[in-house]
Amino acid sequence: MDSATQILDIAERRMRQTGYNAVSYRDIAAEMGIKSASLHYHFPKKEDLGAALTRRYSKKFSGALHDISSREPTPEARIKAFVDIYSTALKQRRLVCLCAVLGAESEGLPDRVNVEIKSFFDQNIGWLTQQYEALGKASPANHAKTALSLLSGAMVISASSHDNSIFDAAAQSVLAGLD
Amino acid sequence: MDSATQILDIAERRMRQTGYNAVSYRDIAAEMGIKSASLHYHFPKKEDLGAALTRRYSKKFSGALHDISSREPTPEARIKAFVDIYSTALKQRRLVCLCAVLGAESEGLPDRVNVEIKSFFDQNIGWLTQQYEALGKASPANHAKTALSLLSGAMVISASSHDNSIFDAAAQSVLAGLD
DNA sequence: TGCAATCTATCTACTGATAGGTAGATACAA
DNA sequence: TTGTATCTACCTATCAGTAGATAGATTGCA
Repeated sequence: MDSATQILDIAERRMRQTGYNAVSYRDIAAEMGIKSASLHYHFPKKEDLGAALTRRYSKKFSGALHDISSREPTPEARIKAFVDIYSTALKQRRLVCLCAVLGAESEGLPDRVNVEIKSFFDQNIGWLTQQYEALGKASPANHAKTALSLLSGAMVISASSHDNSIFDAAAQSVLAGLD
Repeated sequence: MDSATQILDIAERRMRQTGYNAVSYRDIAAEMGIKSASLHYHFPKKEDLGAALTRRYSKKFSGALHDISSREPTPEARIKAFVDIYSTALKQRRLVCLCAVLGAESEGLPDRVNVEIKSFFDQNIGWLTQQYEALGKASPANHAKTALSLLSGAMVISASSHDNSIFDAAAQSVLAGLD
């Protein structure tokens, strides 16, 4: 596999567990079996790695939303598929949304990273708003902001508490709002 | 003011902005105008500081919940007051819930800190469950988990996006659920 | 040959942490 | 009242470890 991709994969998993500052070039390099200096060839500064990572994450997510839109015809099914993305990440990989984690420490992150984080949230709120609009909801943007906040927050609390019931309650609440 | 208290105040504000790992003894000491070595007199290890901080935060919150319970007679008013705690922190101090921030990086934190974080979430879910129970809701615990997740997540997204409208939508949603 | 990717070796800055010392307050016994 | 002891809260000085980062050599493939 491409080294840059492998670096991003490892960095993503680790940052989704412990945040930006707890992940070091040495940790990533050790897991790859190379030297930390080699990482700087691919990502000269940690800021570059952080920006590339959040950008890739956002793009991957954007692709997933596009896939859902073309696969699922109804807004109900689309929102359900959206919830499933979060659910799968948490339950099968024990991972929290990258941007939810980084957003929590955003005041201490490079600006370039924060720009990507904000763009991620905007993109998801935009997509969700479309779905709630198609559902004929009174204030679709508010529904979108609520759904995203709910899933993000529940992921964090569930993961840190080692208690999936919190996420389940949140997911159920999002799906119940589709009536 | 008591030095230990001052240390905790500074550490709390900074950690609520940037997370656990981005805050150093030197930063705190510099803000106090003393040397970092002196901090170790009060909190020998950073783990001690983290545990004391989350413990104090949890106790302060517990006190606030108790105050609300004795001041407000109805569950509706109590939940509204609960939302106000979050709202005030975000809008007047630009601060996110400490445990929401630390929970996001929990995999990289000392166990003693994680115990306090989990206990904070438990305490809040317990109190909220009582209120939703008094409201006659079908599954009060689920309502509680949803409300806490929603407020926590919205705080993080609002703060990192510099957009209070996300929190407002979440707060509105919590209050709308009181019908 | 030439480029890509990795290496070795090293740097500076900063991390949490410790040892040992000191000024000032307090307590108490002679 | 004085002398001694103890305690608190800080200090200076220093440590080993790790952070991100860089320069320049080396390897190996096209």
